[in-house]
Amino acid sequence: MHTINVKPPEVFQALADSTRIRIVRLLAETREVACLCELVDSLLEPQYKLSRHVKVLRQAGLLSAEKEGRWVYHRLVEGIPYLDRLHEALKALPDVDGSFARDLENFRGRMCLREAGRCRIGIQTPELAAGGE
Amino acid sequence: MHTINVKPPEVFQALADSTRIRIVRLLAETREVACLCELVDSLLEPQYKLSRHVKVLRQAGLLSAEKEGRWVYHRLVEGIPYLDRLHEALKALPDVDGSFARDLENFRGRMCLREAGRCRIGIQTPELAAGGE
DNA sequence: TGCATAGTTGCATGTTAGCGCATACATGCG
DNA sequence: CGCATGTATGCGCTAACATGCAACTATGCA
Repeated sequence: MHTINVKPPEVFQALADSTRIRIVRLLAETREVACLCELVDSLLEPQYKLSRHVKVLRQAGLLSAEKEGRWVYHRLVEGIPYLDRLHEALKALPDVDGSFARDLENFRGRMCLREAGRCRIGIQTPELAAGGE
Repeated sequence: MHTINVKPPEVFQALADSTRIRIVRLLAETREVACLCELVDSLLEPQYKLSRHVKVLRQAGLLSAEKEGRWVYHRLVEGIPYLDRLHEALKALPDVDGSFARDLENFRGRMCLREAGRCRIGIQTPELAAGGE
C-alpha cells in the first residue's frame, strides 16, 4: 500500500511549499504523530488548507495516515534510505526568522493538552477551523 | 556572493523537476565539474533547456558557475550542512528504470573527450544544440 | 435519531512554471 | 574585423498549483 513506485520529482515537489515543509519539519524534529487539529493549532493555518497539504505529502509517500475515531493521525514514513536522509536535510535547515521555533513551541504546547497520549479536543482557534484569520 | 539567505521552499522547488534532478544527481554522484555542452551530451536534452534549468539550480543556491573562456563550468555547492545531506538523499535515490545509469554512462564517456581536464569540443549531438530531437 | 465536530473535497481564480522557437550575447580565432 | 561557437534569454503558449469559499462526509455522543 505504501510507495512502491518512487518518483523523485514528486517527492521534492511535495516539499516545494513552505506550509508543507513546516509540517514535515515538525514531524521530523519531534518524531511525533499528529492529528490535523493539532497541526492547525501549531501552524495556525486554516484546516482545509492543511488537510490538502497533508494529502499531497501522503500521495508523495512522505507521510502515512491512520484513522482513529474522528481523528486522523499523521506520521513520517521512515525506514526508506532516501527519505531518512531527506529528513536529516530538513532537520539541518536553518531557521533564520525563528518561525520554525514558533511552530515547534506551539506544537509542544499543544501536545500537553493530550489525554492518555491522544488528542481529545478539537481546534482551539475556531476562526481557523473553516479558514480566515 | 553565495546563498546567504536560505529559502527552503526554493531549494526543494529547484529539485521538483526531473531534468534538474538528473543534473544535480550526476554532479553529486561524480563530484565533477561540467560545462553546459557536456551536460547536453550526457542528458541528451536541448541546450536552451539545460541552460535554463542550470540557472534555476544556481539561483536556488545548489550550483555555482565559473566561466572559463567560452565555457561555463558548473559544480555542486558543497560544505553547507543541509545541502550536503540533500546530496546524500539524492545519491540514495533508487534508479528503477535505469535512466540515471544511462546519464551516468553518457557523462563518463563524455568526460573521456576532455583534453587536459577541460572541454575542448562543443555539443556532439547537433540537433540538440538548438532544440528538437 | 439528531447534533456537534474532525476532516475532506468541488469549484473558481490568480499565479507560477516548463517548453519550443528564435534570437541575442560573449568569446576566441583567422 | 568578422565569423564560428558556447551559452543565455525574451516571447507566447499551455499546464499545474495554491488558495478561499462553501458544501459535503464521517464519527461519536446525548
